[in-house]
Amino acid sequence: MVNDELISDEQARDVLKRILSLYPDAKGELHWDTKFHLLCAVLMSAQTTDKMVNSVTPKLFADYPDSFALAQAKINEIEEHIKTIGLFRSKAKHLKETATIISEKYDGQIPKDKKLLMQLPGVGEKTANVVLAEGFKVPAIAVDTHVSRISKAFKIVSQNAKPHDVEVRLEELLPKDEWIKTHHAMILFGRYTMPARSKDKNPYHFLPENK
DNA sequence: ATCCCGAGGG
DNA sequence: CCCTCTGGAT
Repeated sequence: MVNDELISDEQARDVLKRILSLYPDAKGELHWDTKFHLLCAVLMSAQTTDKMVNSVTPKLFADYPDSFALAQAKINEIEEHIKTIGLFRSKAKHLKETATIISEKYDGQIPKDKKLLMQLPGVGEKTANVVLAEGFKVPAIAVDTHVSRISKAFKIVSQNAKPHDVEVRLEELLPKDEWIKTHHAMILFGRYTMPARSKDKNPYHFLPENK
């Protein structure tokens, strides 16, 4: 595309380093205890704030402690638990179907494998990467609306880059041991410092000085 | 490309 | 009112 010049690798790494310097200890904000509940929480977080997910999970997880219990639940009961969050009908369906597969095929254990995770209903690349990173400490960069928006605003990737393109680009720019923490920092930078509604369109105005 | 989809903020 | 929220399936 014309008029879509990307910044250099060196400039991109500098931008990412400065974002990380703002949120050096950033962590995920979803509430969960077991890996199964992590998977459920991340699945429910699509197009919905963490805060809203956290408002429904305590009762949901108390009533359905594991995949075997959730697999037995009725769809309308799950919907009733989560109806205050967006996309609740499809999420309720996906939760039950995923719980059924986890309980029957994996004996209640969450597979530590991206391709297997992505075969679960309602689980795509972003959700799989969050489960791997948060649950298993496996280096991964989950690309969501914030990571995409910020990567495009700084022209680290082209404006028409798909989420997978963004993931590949960021992973080639950063050493593996910085993938997870940079991902977290980008989420918080996008949520609190440079939200989508920002009026200032120069993204560098949101960055701290590079010390 | 379109649909899903309530809550919160501006 | 409009836009956005850690997307995924069809």
